[in-house]
Amino acid sequence: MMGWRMQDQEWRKGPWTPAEDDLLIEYVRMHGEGRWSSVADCSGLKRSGKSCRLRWVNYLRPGLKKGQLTPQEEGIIIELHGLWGNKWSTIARYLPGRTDNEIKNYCRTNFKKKTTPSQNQKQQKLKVALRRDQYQQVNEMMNSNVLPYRDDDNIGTMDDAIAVKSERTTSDQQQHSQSLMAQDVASWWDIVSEDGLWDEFLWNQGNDHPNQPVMMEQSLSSFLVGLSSKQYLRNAAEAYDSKHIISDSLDKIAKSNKGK
DNA sequence: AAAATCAGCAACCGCAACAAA
DNA sequence: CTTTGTTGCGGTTGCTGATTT
Repeated sequence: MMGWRMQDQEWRKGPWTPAEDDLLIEYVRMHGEGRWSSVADCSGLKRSGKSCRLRWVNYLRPGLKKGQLTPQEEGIIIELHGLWGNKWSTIARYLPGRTDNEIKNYCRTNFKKKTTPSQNQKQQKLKVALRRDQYQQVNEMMNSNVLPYRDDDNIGTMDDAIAVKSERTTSDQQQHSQSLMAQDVASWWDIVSEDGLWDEFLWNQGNDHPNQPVMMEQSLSSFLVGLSSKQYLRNAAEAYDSKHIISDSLDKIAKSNKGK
């Protein structure tokens, strides 16, 4: 009997006003989190439940950190995105006070290759294709020397990954594979670190991109999870830092100084 | 100085999982 | 067991202010 009212309901959309925020805060104070679909009935807000939930979770919820991500937080995001791919909400659980949306936006603006449908991109794809063989070679060499990562391994954290790996590897093997790893990661790094491929690698880690050039095969990504360790990713994060974040910051500082 | 382009961010959408009826 | 409603997730859009041309 009440159903008809919802059908004609025109939900407000777009940015939230302070008044709307107050109404939502008041609603949560009275009724607690959840039951979002009844917000409109109780509070007079002309917002859909979805919209209300989003606003609360991403902006109004207490304990949210505002402002720029710290270098530590950035490091965690890089590590975990490398491990899990675009699992924003999972990553967000390791960053108290940060939202999945925030992390998603951060990664998108920092890692994702800009898609300019220009010759530039064609060239890029050609490069990737040309190097595929090199990847395969590195791949095969690694896989022949290293115990494979298993899909059913319950690897939740970096430490888990290290534990599983060392559990399965004798110290001889470990030494052997570590020296190999050093060589091959170095050559792999040479390939990837060239213009833009690193960004693309970070972004694609752990995701399915069936239509893209076969840059990151499942085997290589497994290799990274199973074989790589904290140290590797730390190096990667540092390299990333020095390559982008630090230089970006310096650029910004330089630009803001220029204006004075 | 104006127009075009870009970057950052908040919010929207569709989908899927789950729950309630 | 099917239908209907709710919530959460990830991809994407669109607005706004800054930067570039």
